[in-house]
Amino acid sequence: MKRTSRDIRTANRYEVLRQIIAESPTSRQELAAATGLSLATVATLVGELLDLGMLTEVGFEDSAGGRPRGLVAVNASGGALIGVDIAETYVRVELFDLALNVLARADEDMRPGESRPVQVVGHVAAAVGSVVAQAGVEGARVLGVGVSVPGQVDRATGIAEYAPNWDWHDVPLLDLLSEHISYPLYLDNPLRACAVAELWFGAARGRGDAVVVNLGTGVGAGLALGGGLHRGVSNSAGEWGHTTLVLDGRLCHCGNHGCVETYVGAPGIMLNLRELSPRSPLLHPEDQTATIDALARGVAAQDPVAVKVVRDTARYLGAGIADLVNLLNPEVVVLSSWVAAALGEPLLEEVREAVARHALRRPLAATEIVLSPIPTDPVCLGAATFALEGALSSITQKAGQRNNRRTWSKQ
Amino acid sequence: MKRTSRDIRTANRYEVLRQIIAESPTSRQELAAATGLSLATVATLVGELLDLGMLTEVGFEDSAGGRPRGLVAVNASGGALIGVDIAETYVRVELFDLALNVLARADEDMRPGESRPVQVVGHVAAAVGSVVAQAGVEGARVLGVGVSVPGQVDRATGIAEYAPNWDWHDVPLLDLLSEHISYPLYLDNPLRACAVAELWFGAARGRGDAVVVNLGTGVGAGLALGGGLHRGVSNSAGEWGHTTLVLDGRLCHCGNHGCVETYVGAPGIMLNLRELSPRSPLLHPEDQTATIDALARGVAAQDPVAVKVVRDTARYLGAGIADLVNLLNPEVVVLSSWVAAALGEPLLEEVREAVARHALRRPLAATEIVLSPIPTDPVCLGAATFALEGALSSITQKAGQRNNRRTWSKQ
DNA sequence: CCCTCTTTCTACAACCCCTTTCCTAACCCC
DNA sequence: GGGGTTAGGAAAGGGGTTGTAGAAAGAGGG
Repeated sequence: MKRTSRDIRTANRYEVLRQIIAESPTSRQELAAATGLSLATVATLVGELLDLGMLTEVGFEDSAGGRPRGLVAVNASGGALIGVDIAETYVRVELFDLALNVLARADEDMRPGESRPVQVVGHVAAAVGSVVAQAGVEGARVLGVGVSVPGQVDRATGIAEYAPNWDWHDVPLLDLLSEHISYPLYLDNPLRACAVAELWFGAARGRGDAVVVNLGTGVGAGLALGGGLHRGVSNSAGEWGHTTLVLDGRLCHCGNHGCVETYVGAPGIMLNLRELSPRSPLLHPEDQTATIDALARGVAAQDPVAVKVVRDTARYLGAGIADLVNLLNPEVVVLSSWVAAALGEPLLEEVREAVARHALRRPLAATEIVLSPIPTDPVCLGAATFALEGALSSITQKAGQRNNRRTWSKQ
Repeated sequence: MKRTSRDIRTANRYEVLRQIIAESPTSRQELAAATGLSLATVATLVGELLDLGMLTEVGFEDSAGGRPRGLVAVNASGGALIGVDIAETYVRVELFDLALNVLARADEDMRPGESRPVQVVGHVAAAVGSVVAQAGVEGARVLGVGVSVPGQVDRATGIAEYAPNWDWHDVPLLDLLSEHISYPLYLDNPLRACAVAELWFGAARGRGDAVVVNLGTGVGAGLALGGGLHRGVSNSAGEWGHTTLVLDGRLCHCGNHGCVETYVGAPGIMLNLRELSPRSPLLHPEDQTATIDALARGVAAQDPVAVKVVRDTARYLGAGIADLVNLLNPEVVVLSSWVAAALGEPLLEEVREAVARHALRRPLAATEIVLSPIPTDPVCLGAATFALEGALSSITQKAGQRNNRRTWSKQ
């Protein structure tokens, strides 16, 4: 709400680092052109990041007559970021270098009984310890740990106010975690993690308004409006999954009828399949992943049942996405999460057609619908991105003496 | 997208003037407390506005021992703003003083045939001339004219890209108008006009995220997110009226089925009534306004049919608004426009209940649903507000010599 | 009536941010 | 090695906000 000139600096820092990560190595000139900032500003920001060890100078561009451009790149080993994805049945932790490559990964399965906060915290602490050990980085290099937990969180206090799967109410998760983990911690939910991942590294990069549609067991939408996340007043914006798609439709676990999630979430898709063909061999009653994968293979093999199920699902999804397009008029809609990844292009095609049938012409013409280009787990990546943002925004203009960069500047 | 320190200044200027208009007269101290700005900043901003003649010093507060606080108030006669509401069947123009009181009004009816751009422009020019003459203000005092036209507009170029009622495509409305009107012109659509009116003078004032639901013949939502309007990439965000509420439901003139508008727009409400009681005396088949008014009177008289129709309508409306609450998690939802004004409290009550049934508990708890507190035509007011914003953002630090304010400062 | 106390408000300096401008550095080519 | 050309650093400048010292303006007591 309250904007200060420092926010401008932070936003520019984000912008520059984003660009460098996307295109590394690159020159200051290119950065200035890409970000629209002046050369001087880019130079100071780059200098700052060089001093912090987040960038390195990696040589010079060939020149055709003038002084060659110095090239900078992310100093991958200049720090590490950890992303934690707490889900209903597992905890996944990934450790990234500064170029956001995965250096180590640890998965911990959680049995249905193990949902008490201390147990979950234990799993997280163990996995975090494991990735740090695996990657062999010194603790000092870990810039922060981003934690994604389902449900509603209060980022300021670090409290998980409500988690739908387990019966969590106002769990002070950050406090509990900080007893085991000494790195800076950042808490948010998977919806926003995916959105921020797209914003930095995915299809929403450089776009003003984007909607990241999350298709998993649950369904939601991350709203990236005006270049930043829209959180809403109590940080619970994006609950698109519980938007009414069919009045008096299928019963949802949230208590309502006809929620989007009941038609296009993984269990909803399974129900679509069962309604169409109750004894289909594609159906693995107890296994969402297997069913979705079977569907994907079925579509590839032109199995008529699979094709029809995907088409039906896309029809629902298209109607829901059309609502988002009409309401928010975004530049891009990104389909993310494992169901979208599994069903891929065939789903995308059908969704595009369905959206085109439902959305108004003008907003539709301005928005593009794409699959997420992020190859790894977007939640871990997004969580790590929160840590990166945190590290970047806590930089405080430390009396700008530029370190001994000059000593080895020419190789 | 690109933020500069000047934007901060402009935003602060808005904030301060908003506060003064809301509470006039007031002191610099109160302003600083209310806006969170430092005293120094408030003082310079107030000084600026005093120099421009938009404020006046109006005396002093009684003090209990110290120097008394100087009081400032809007200088109502320091300028005039004009708001133009172009609708399907009429053009309404209002002239406001700087305290946003209506000084003059002109209505022009347009017959169905008269929808060519030049004809509409003629009506607008005539009405603008009329209000200026009525109010007897000198032309120099008119700070700007805001124009609201239905459909999609491009504010930068001043082109009405598409108006659904008439067959307008890419009409250079601003250029046409500027041939008749020499004041600064600002173009946008009624949805955003209502939203900005609520943001400055209504229920959204001081709120971070608000949704202004417009219930008229057409239906839409103005999105005030993060303290400013969300426009979307092609300035067409807010088309909530064509969001799907009932899959395969009523046919909408947009070509789809089951749009929100077909259930809660005035024609939709008439249909709700007709379906319930085809020969109801409440129904005036050719007159929306009369029917809605009859319904309102019916509810007041506890007519069971009227009550039922309002309840049914509220049920649809509640489901639609619940979607907005879940998706955007706003601080407040404002019901605006003539249908909301006519049905008033009874509708509000039913809507609140219906939303509570559909929305998720957490976002619901954080949002308030209210009727618009704006007593006059919100579209004209909002259009005038665009002109006010325009005037405020074009202020440019003119070598700060403070004028002869001192000469009469103490009465 | 004058002095002191209190509070407001202005002017000014300090600071942060971005940009423009100037100038040196670094390379190619001749 | 010198001229042409481009990169990048340093300084100056403009826009903003804020803290602070001191003038301004009143209340109240002696």
